[in-house]
Amino acid sequence: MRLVIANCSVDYAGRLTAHLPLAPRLIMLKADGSVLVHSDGGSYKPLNWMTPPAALTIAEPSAEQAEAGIAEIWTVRQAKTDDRLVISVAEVLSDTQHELGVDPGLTKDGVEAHLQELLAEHIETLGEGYSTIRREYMTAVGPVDILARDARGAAVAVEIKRRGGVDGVEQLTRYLELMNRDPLLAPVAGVFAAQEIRPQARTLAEDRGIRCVVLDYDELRGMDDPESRLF
Amino acid sequence: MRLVIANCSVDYAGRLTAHLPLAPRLIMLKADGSVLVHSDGGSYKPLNWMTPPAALTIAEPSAEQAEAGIAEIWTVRQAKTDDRLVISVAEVLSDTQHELGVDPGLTKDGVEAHLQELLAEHIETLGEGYSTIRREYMTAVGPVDILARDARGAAVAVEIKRRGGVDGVEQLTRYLELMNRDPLLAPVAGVFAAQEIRPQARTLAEDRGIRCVVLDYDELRGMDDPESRLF
DNA sequence: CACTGCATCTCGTTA
DNA sequence: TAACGAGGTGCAGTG
Repeated sequence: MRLVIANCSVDYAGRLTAHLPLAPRLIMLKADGSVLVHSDGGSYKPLNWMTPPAALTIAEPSAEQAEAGIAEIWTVRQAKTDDRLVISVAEVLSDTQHELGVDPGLTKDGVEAHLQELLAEHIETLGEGYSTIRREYMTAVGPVDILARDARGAAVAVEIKRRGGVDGVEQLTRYLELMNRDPLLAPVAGVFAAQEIRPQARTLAEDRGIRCVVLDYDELRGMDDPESRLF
Repeated sequence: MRLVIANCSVDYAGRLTAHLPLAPRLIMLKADGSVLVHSDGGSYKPLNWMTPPAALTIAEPSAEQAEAGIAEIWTVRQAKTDDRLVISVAEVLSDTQHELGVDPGLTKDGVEAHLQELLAEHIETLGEGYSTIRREYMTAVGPVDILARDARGAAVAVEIKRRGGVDGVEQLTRYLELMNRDPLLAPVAGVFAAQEIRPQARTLAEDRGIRCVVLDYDELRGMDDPESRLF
């Protein structure tokens, strides 16, 4: 990894065009050819960047550019899409190189998959007498998160989201529409389960006869493992 | 901005938990308190990060951690959400500080807004005799990208996307449903226009009587300016 | 302030 | 490989 602190201006041309005026910034050049231009604020998204695979070429500035104080023109080309990032370097303030090697990678725990697993195991959270038929029940328009049965044996399709928005309701609606055409399953009720349900989504769901359930992740995890780990 | 190259392991606890085993990485500490942990590959997303506002505290390792070769424990706390990032530093390979100042910021040009502008100007692309009524036509459920009229004077709602997926079709469907209840507008036809339309989206749209149109950005731009700029 | 919709989204999984 | 959905999404615009 090469880290350059430089006074530079940047132009990107690809899916859009973008321009950054002359200012001091960090230019990060990674081993796979990707380039990130960061300022000293904002969150993780760079001001400008190039995705790998990419290649850097360095050229002399034109007379006019040299006049304006530009010392070098760095052009980063995307190998496949021909997008390009042009960095006009006025002054290099620091330039260092470090060997990091390949990263062993990230292990995650949590999120929707875990919520789904927990709810499937404790489906009675939705009501007395509920039972799970199966997770990821396939339909022609995609997998239903959980297919369950209520106390009377009727089918219930459950869509799980961390944050429940209108698109989640639309998704469940598509599943229900299709499943209710199947005489072996119909009638299928719908449950929209999320850690947080937005007002518009709730309104839309209830208007369509879909029940909304707010999930408590910690509570579900507690049921799973009474000795819930504290951080 | 402080740049640290260190052999470290990282743990994040917040909306999920994640762990990175010991390896050399770049730790970027920005002026607003945000922290990014990057490896030497991948695109712009860090392996782990903390969004601003955040604060860093440094602590001594426990006896057990010291035994394992950890020299310092860096804890980054999010001010609002209480999420935390714990960086266990084994060895600092480089540690530099740079004053960058506030960035003048990015100017963008292109994307969906430009597509919308171009199509509104050349709405006859959709068919002989079409005319634009207005862009960003407001409805109770959001703005319709373009409201137009066909050759016979009937209303047409156009939804524009760069890449057309099912959610774009759902969005247009919601608009159409509402607009068709308005006796002054009804009947309103739908057009789903995108640079690229995905198969599932096309199927869904056509099933609902929505016409799909693939837009050629360069061609539209060419109509706008015959001397299309080359980069 | 919360909500919505776009993104040079990125990133994983699956058909 | 392409397509699809989720994201610790980030981010700008709007009511």
